Amino acid sequence: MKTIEQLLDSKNIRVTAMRLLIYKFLAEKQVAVTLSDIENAFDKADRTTLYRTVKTFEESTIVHQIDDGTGITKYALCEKGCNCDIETDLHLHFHCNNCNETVCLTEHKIPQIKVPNGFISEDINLVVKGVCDKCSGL
Amino acid sequence: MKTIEQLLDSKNIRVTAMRLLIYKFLAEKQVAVTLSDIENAFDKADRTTLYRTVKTFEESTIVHQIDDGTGITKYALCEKGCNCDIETDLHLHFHCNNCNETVCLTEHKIPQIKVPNGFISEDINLVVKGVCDKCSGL
DNA sequence: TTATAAATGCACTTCCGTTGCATTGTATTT
DNA sequence: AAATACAATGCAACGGAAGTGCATTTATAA
Repeated sequence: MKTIEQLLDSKNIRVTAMRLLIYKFLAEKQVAVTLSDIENAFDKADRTTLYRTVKTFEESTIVHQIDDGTGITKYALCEKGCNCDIETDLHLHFHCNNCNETVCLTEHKIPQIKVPNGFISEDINLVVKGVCDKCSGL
Repeated sequence: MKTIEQLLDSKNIRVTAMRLLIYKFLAEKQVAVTLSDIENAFDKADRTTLYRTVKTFEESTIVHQIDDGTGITKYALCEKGCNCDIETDLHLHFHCNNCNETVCLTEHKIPQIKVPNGFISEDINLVVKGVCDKCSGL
């Protein structure tokens, strides 16, 4: 089990108090969060710092960006089974129209998508919208 | 073959010069357009008018909105084979990372996506990113 | 033709993402 | 340990896009 410090170190990211806090916050969350979510969790910190921290994490594939169609970029930790740096590892995201939360369904791989001749597929973004398990009551 | 006037009439949308122009503009385009694209095409018209016109078209399922991950909302006519009002009719969109254009691949239906128990799927947004046929040269 | 309601245009606001720059903090070298 | 170099942080501001309120114009109906 790696400590957060060791993880950041292995990615050549300087360990700071702020970054540890943000990482822990992301780790606690089970859903993808917006920059505003992080902002609200850390009143003292500046928006820019949070923004740049997340971007740093993103570049080092510690978090991945999610575009769930709400128009607001969300972020989630690349945890167990999510190797964002590997192109073929694509999982889908589920956006709940009720609670407005977006979760990563890492265990659900995206099926092969065929595109017409001449088109080259490099990346796939798949967002399923509906009602999540917590809201459906099923 | 319906005229545009007849189409708008059938959807209970008042026929105006502006709306006819915008419809024709969308019909000519083979790719999804942003509001700015429309804005640039009609210098005289106000952004708000264009915005509201597109929204009106959207509500009446004359155009459909596309979120291709660029962060900017795009719109495209619901033409032949695209029945946006029917939930099951979901086609995929292709976004070219080279020319930045987004096209509707209406003939390519989205495969059945399985979601975990408790989750209810209502809508699916699938965007494939890569290189389009015009840019690939294949 | 007049009354009614919708469409348009203008101004403005809000929100998110992003950048520049000064300042603080961390690490490294002597 | 002090000095240096560089990265991280905080503050301010910008820009683009979406959206709203209100006055005015235009179209439909009585």
